[in-house]
Amino acid sequence: MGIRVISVRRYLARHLREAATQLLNEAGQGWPEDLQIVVEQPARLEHGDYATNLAMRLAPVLHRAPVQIAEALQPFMNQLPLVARTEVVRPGFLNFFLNWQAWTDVTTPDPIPAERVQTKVVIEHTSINPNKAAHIGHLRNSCIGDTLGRLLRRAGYPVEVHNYIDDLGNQVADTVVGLLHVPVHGQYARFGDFCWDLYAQVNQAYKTDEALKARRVEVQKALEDGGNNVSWIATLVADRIVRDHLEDMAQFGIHYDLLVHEYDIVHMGFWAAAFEKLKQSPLFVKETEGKYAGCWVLKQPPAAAEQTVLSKPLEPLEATAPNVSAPERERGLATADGEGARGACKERQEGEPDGGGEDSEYNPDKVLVRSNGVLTYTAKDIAYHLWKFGLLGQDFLYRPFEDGIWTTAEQGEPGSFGRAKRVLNVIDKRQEYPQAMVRLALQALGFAEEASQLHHVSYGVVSLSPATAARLGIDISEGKSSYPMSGRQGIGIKVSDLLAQMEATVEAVRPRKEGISSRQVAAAAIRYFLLRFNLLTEIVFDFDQAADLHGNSGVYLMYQHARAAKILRDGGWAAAAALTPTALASPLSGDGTSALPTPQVPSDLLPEERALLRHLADWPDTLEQAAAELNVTLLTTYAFELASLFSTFYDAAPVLKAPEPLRTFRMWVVARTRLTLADVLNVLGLPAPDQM
RNA sequence: GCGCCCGUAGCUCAGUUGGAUAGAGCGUUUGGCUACGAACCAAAAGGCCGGGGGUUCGAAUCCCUCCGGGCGCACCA
Repeated sequence: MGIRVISVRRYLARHLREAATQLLNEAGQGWPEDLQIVVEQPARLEHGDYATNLAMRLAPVLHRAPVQIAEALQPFMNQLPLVARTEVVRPGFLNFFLNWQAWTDVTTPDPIPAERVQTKVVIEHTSINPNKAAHIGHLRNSCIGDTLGRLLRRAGYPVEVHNYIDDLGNQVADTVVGLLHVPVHGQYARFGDFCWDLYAQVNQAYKTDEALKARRVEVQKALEDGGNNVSWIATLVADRIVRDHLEDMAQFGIHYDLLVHEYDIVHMGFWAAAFEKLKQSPLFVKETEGKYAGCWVLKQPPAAAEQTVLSKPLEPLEATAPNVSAPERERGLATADGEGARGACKERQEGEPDGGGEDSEYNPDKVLVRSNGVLTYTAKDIAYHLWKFGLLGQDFLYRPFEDGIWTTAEQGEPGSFGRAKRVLNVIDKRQEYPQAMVRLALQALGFAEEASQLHHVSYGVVSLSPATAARLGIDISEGKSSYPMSGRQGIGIKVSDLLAQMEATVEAVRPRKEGISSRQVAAAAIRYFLLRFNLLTEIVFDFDQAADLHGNSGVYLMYQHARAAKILRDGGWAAAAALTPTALASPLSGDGTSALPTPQVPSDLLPEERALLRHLADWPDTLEQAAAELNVTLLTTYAFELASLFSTFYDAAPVLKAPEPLRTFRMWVVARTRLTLADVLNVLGLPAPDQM
């Protein structure tokens, strides 16, 4: 019935393995350790729908020419129903041309691996300090996190999304200080906008007002203690601002399952429990001398322990690489007579003379409890992560917050949050070190498996282009290529402002006013823009660039979807236009399928038709790869390519006016494209409008 | 100083488990709507993939080195 999807790459790889195994056996050889089968779509259409370099990889093992090996593989592959023919090309490529009729007839979908369904993934993202309005840097975090959540859910994992509310942090304290002591006048649409200015002014005032700085310390202490006027003000501020943040994010289709409040981590005794556990570890000690005298500190492990963790087998996810590692320390010692880090040099002079292997002039150890007894952020984060993995032996209480979101609470009901098998933390790359320390704490406690399942999803910050910075009134006479945003200086583009500006832009340029609103279009354009870049790429945000709604943009993707939907409606395939992507997603959901007539694939496909079919066929593999690598760019690239190929197809191949059976075939292609595009848009968190 | 990330078209970026002639968008030039939705398509111009070595059948991709950027090296988060 032709609506089911299978992974063609995996299908071909499986059969290639069988064929290659046979060749190896005939030569009296086993499967080489490091040999992986790679099946990919060649860049050029002439090179086939899929191709493999397997013959070239086998050549040194079999001691035969690659072309010969490829030719030996051919008979095996030619028998496959999905393969129309194969070709062997010069260096030793084996190219596959698919039998598209067979592909459209596929009815056996790949099942979701059972083990996956039991792998609960907790994703933490957003986690904005609740003391002022959100800016576009925060929005990038949320878009990435939300997309990863959608991606993993689509791939079959149970996903729970957390937003960590740092309601005891210094930034909240600063906003409270401002509320109490720094007058700000003006009209503001929202509390967060008011606090945006307030926070900047407080930080300005700190520079000259010693009394205010002293007050800051008092407020911080009051928050830590809780149960007083100041701490209640902080609670109210955080709560109000969180609502602003959630309102902002909701406009971009971003949602959460649970808000975790730092206040609750502290006040429900999570740290006390974590502290007891940590004390069992020799890496967690109270320093009696040196720079950290009086502090409880998490020490760097000996090199050996780290090795075992680093050599964890096939983890496709992000490399585990704490930037302060044992090899680095050794290198540091080797050049120890050099300058070294400032404070650390002094430290070393009075360091332990025995060189017990643990002393390090860099002192990469992490303070968890300050000498004054106050916890660091990382300490609370460690407790939180023990809880995330269900390792703490304690749980929060919960109550509904709003719109289906729950929050931790001192008084509430028990819940079933947490207990994750895998944890993803979407946090910008400047925080690699503390993230590595959280993982180290898990290792130190003997939770090696959990440590390996804790992933810091690291991404680059968003800064402002000179033009955009200038528009905000920032002095750009320095001539830098980008200007960082700064909450303390009140420099940045607020999410709500950006959305409003973009909405005005859309309203001004859109040719029709049907279907989704300009605001939705604007939000989608922004979201796509923030997702297009590699995670590690630092985005230099330029308003004019982001506001370009042509070409590779979210608008283009939605437009192609609307265009496909229109053709289906006009062509009498309304049922196909109404199918939801779950028809592709779930092998069990059954049926949408009867809504699509069986196509008769022409023997003389147009290049534009074949290019489109080829790309459609690759969606299941792209999805799997994106999920395995947590690679969002793969999705945006796929989506744009799909939309682009469809547009080319549309231009080259008339659908409604085509004679039968060609018309039915092309309608089927349109239906399938629309469905796949809707699926991708859904994973990307963008609307899939029927008209716009 | 130590470490991590990055350097690809005029601009902004894809492509990096080594593969076939290095791609896209924007910008520039040219052409295409009495319409299956032009928020589109087609074509042209534009590249020693930062420089230099190395590894091999084959390098933007891996290794070494230099140059140039960003970030991190707190009893902040």
